[in-house]
Amino acid sequence: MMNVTSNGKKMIPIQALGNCILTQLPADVWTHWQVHFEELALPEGRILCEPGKALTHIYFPTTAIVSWQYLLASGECTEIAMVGKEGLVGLDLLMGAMHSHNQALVQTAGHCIRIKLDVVLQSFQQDQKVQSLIMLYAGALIAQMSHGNVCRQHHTLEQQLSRMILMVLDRQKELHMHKTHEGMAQALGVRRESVSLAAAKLMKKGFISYSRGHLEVLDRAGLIQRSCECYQLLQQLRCKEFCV
Amino acid sequence: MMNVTSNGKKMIPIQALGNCILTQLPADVWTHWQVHFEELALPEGRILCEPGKALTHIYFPTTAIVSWQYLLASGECTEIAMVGKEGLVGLDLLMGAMHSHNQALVQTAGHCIRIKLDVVLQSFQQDQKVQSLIMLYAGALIAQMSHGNVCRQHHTLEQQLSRMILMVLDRQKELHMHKTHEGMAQALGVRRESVSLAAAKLMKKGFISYSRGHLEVLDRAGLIQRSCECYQLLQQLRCKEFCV
DNA sequence: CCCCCTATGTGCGTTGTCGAACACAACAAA
DNA sequence: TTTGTTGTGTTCGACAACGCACATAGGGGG
Repeated sequence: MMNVTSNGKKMIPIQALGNCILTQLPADVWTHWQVHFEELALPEGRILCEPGKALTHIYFPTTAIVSWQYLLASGECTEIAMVGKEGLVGLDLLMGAMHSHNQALVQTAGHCIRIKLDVVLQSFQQDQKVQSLIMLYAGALIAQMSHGNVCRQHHTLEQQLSRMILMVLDRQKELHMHKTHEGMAQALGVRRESVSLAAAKLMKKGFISYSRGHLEVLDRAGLIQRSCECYQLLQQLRCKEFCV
Repeated sequence: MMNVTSNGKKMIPIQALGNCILTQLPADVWTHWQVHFEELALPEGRILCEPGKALTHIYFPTTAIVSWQYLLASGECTEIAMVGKEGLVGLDLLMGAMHSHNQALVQTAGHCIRIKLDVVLQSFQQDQKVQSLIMLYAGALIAQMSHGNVCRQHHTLEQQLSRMILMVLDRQKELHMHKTHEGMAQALGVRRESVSLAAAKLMKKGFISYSRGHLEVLDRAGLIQRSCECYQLLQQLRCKEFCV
């Protein structure tokens, strides 16, 4: 539909993108933004944004998955939200913050489209549809964070781990992922040993297989059943409102 | 400035309100909204919004403090955010959600102004200044929720309790509050006994005095020092961006 | 005054995570 | 092959919060 080449500038077909916000843009905004698209490969571990600094671009993950995490003074760390193709990185700047308090870290390598902040900001302030798209996402992000709160407090680490794995799965095509216990522990804000223990339980139940950073999901339905109410609520919300 | 009476309708002076969002409204929006103002007394324990239902009004607390909390299927409960004069209740609806997933419960009795949802929604969608005001608040709410996550995970109950008391203090004039251990436990999502224990520690240190639901802060500075980095960060943010 | 209800303090065994130490296995480079 | 690094499993004592039971204490109404 949109994949015509014009003025020698390579155009990206709307379907090929995969980012749910971009694909839902009104046609005029799409053409306006498309000129500013920069497709970027994000390696695992890349830091998009450091606390105290401001992004110059808004990032729209297509296949990459980004973790939004807070770093404590003591060096500890907690994942606050996970952003994949359903969202964008840099929401706080759109909301009017001068800089971010958190760190945006690439959790799973992949691609994204980035666009200069002022381009997005201008459309966001002027276009009703863009506004409501992004606002809807902000609402979903708030829901995700709420459930993060609830989950941390009332659910076991095994459930939290299940939830996290499922959330990664929802944001990619593959059933496997590269993630060490150490990495997961950091995201969940717990010790590596605790994750090893929880992962061992999931393995014993046959939901996942695991070896040296290579995690494979064997029984997604089982994982869902083992995880807490939080995942299903978030999943419902995400599907209903974003992924068309 | 605005406290002139016109057409026999009682006007509320802008200074008397106290709600930070309302007081920062542009003059034309203010006059537009003012006709729709309903001043409301909120008794402690009143539920403004039940999960699954939608508010018909947006609530702007002036002296009341409202807790936004999630109820689990098991009956447990966790406070996700605290809303006082710096904010509003019903943000999720402004963001485009059809209904709320959480409960809004009056934590401290007081007053608020409420305005019909569609009035606010219309201004929000059309007026740039209203938009950025509310968005800024949304950003602060997100920050509050992030820190909720972090705090729950890495800080002791004593620190969390200190933070909570300080946050209530920031949203009212008095140094005392009516709150039982049971009530605080519910907000923090822990057992009553754990709160009793933590409160006893704070009492022993002379930061607060406590007796049968009547809590008095004796040493605010001490509390701040005893609480975690979370409070100070949130406090900075709130002051810098909202309370003029 | 007594009684009842609400709010708080205390004790006990249990669970989950922490913190630290250590052994082992897989893999890569020399 | 040897060696070093990285990732995982396991153990132990410590501690915080849980769940439950029960004791106590203030305060209002009869």
